[in-house]
Amino acid sequence: MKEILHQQLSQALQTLHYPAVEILLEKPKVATHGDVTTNIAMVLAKSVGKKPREIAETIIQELKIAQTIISSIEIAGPGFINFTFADSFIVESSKKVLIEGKNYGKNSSGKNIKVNIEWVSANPTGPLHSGHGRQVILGAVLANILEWNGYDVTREYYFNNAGNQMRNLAESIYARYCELCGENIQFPGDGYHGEYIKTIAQEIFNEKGKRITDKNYFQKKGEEWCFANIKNILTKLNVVHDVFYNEDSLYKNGKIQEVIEKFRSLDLIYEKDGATWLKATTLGLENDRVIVKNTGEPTYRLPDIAYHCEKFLRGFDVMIDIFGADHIATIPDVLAGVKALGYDTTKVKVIIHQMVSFLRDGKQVKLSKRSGDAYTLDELIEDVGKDAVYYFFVMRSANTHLEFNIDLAQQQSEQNPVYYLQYAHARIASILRFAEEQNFESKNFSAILHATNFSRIHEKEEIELLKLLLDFPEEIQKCSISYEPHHLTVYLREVAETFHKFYHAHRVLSEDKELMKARLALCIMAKIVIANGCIILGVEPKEKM
RNA sequence: GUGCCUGUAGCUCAACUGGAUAGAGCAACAGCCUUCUAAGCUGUAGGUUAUUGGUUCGAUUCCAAUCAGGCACACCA
Repeated sequence: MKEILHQQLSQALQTLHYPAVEILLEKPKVATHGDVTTNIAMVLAKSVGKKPREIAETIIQELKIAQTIISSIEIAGPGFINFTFADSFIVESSKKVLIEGKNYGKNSSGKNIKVNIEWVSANPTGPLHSGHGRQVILGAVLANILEWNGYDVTREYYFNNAGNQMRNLAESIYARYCELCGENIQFPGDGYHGEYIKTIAQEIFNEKGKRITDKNYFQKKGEEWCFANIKNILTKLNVVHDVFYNEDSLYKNGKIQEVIEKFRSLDLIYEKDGATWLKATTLGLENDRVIVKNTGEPTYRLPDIAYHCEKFLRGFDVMIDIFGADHIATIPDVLAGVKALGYDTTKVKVIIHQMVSFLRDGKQVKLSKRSGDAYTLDELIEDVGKDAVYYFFVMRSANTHLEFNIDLAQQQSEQNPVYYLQYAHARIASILRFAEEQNFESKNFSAILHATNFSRIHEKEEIELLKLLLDFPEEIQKCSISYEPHHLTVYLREVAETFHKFYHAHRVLSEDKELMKARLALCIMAKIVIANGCIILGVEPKEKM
């Protein structure tokens, strides 16, 4: 819809011999400022040497746009040019919602761009805790959004099932197992204290009795149990990864060694105290870093660097990593290493979300992993349901500290923002059920399109709703450009609100069948947008509440 | 001490990346159900955007300093 304006404005700049500045068309915050606004007159003021309002005047003179498209053009404030679309143009444009239906909102801004999104990536040493939820949801929704923008998305989970942490897991399970066997052995100092360790030990004990001493067996069992647990939770949340990338494969196919050799040839490593160091300081960082310990084992940095190089070699144009703020320190080293190896790290987009605190009965829930009484993600889903988990985790920008109010999420009441959205959808569904009883079509969109006299739509509340529905594709694009899914929740809340307002102002079912059909079409369009939005957000669009 | 994030209404947060009168939800107060779902709608009240400077036509947004909170500063990931 904006294309016409864009083209006309740049044409005007040309004929007026103004410099070709970038033309920004924005939606004003206040409705009385029209549907679209541009600030070019103010931008031009300095270089042209005239007052913004005068410039705006000259530009407007040059515009040739039919009254049937733009009903009014105004100069306002310091020099904004405000455009208002003609109602008939809005109504006409809105037909595309019905035409595209389930696909309405999709766009091709990411066409032919391969993006890899890597997230969750928890090692199989225990269940996901509730704090993990933010990352799980953020990544899942972002991946959906990218897909709706036409990106070729690969969802990836990177894990490590070797090394210290896994040994620790094995030792912890072994200690619990020994307890079950009646032996008293010292529980490892940095062991995992969670109840699940006892569960795993019990399972092994039940199955095998007292005979096991092979630590590898405990590690294998522990890994299996933890991974099954993690995957089970992800399944509950409908999170599906295309690739599970095992860090170990980087050793097997020699990629780790390759990276070391390359660093060596670039004179970026040295030996000290029996360890191998990366000269991070020559790459502009604070300190040099160990990449191979004196035990011969690499630190996380080396495989991480190799892994990112691998992603480049696999041909991704954009690589997204999602981390919690507690992992922030690991990023600069890894990226510096990857860059030193000749890769364009601007293609790596690291999203860091701040920590989450949970509120129950007005008090903070403790998340201590060590004490073993961690509040797991599974328990959170149990407490508030999948829909609320999705909505609450995604409704805030990633870089604010999130307060998750369990009491609120649990409430089946008007206070809960998830229900507001679902209620609007259910309400529409209810209207459509009534209409169906009277033999009105509500499923076959193209039939509706042909049978509807759209010119019957002209009330203020109807036009307002349509305008908002027409913003949907742009909202989705906005979310992907900024990698910020929370904009979508703000938008959808507004759609629901605008629908409720329409609902209260006008009856849909009526004796005037033509009007009724037109309003049913409007309802269906609103339903399409809310449903599509809900699907992206992982929230179920309910037919009944 | 250093790095990153944050500070906006009583509470939880937006503000389209520099635009016009800073907006929502919850909580508070006052209204609206013999008609399609009141999990809704309408209205009232609530602000020196932590503080102080700077940049410019214009700052919640950018820069600097200060104050406050969170996270991280390993041969753990």
